[in-house]
Amino acid sequence: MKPLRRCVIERLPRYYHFVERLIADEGQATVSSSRLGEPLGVDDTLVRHDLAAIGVRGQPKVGYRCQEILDAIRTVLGYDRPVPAVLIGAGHLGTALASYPGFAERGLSVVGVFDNDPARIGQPTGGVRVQPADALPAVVAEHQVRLAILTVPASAAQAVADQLIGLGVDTIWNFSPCTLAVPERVVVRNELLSVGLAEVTYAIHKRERSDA
Amino acid sequence: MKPLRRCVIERLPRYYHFVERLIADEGQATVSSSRLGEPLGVDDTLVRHDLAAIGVRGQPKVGYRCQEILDAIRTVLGYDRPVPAVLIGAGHLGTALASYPGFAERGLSVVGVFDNDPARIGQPTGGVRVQPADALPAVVAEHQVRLAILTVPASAAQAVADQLIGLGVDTIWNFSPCTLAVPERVVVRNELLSVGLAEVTYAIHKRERSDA
DNA sequence: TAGATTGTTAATCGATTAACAATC
DNA sequence: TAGATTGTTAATCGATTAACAATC
Repeated sequence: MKPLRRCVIERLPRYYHFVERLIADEGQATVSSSRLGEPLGVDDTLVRHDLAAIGVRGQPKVGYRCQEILDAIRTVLGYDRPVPAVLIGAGHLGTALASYPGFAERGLSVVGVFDNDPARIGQPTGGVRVQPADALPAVVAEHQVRLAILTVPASAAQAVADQLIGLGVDTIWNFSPCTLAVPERVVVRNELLSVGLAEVTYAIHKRERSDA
Repeated sequence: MKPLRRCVIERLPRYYHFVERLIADEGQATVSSSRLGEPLGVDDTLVRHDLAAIGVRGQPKVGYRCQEILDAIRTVLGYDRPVPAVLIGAGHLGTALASYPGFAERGLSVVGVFDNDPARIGQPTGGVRVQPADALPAVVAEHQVRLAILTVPASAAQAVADQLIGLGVDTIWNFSPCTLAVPERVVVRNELLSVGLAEVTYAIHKRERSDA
């Protein structure tokens, strides 16, 4: 299968979500492309394109088998091949992420949570205890960790990222409000709250203007 | 000014971020389009298009004035016209959001935090105390709240959304892992962790395959 | 069968990039 | 002046949607 485009990858977890609930709540065994696209606001043709891209085929007049969709997405996104990750920063956000059950269901295994605040060290977070930063190298080496989740203050993010990259981490999921400078081989995904905030507030201001 | 496209709106906060730091860290008064695009990974031409769209003009051979960029983005995104918002769900994620200083700086004013867990009621979170859900209608009415931030469990999200919409809320920033059914006039932005997760794990699996 | 729905190619749309003149 | 950089139109690219034949 050729590599999937980014936009397709972003829709797959949402299809997965919806189909999971369709099975659980309504006991549906099949779903049509239009039904599947509706909650995401996407055209039925686009759904068919996406499903074709991950090798799921439907049946005219019937639709797509729910279980087949789930299995294909699981395989494509690697939900069944756990990826070990370390989480740096055990504040509220880090704790929320470490406790999120969706991670384990989707193949992410948080093997260590780290923080430098003595008050937080030893606290249980999502199944593991918070460790001091100097325990990081051993954990990364032991589990051959490539992925780090960054929930530290912006002021610390670059230094932590540099350390992680030095230890062999090559993928960073960054929740700190800052843009990291990294070598080209390192993949960074930034989750910037201010981006979502911009969208919702712009939407409000725009309607205020048109109301007036 | 004509409405901005969504993709532009998503880049503006990131430009803002970068220019803020440029002033603070390096004391730069001007910045070129190529310099501004680099940390975001966007072409210099695209930066010029974006800045033109928000009415910022540069000077050949010199660049754009940093302060002018900040002012224009502030105005366009409404950072200086505070939007009142309620936050529902005072778990770790809700607490993290309520305490995020970036909200106030960007025109979001959290006027109430709500939760149904008696253990959480009365706790201070980001400057305000957690209130029980039955206090919600009065707060929404008093501040004429249009925006709600949802950090409740997925199982409660739809019911809470319905209640909010009934109270006059027409914009929902949804952090619950579920797709909400809402009337057409209501704007919803979903922040789904599983979308970001899909991207990072797919990136890892893809490189694993090419390594092998 | 008739009708619903898939599968796929072609057309459209929108966003990004290229090209290049204008300008300081 | 020469060179760097903007501003803007045109070209390209990629994603979405339309059209429609295939199929159960």
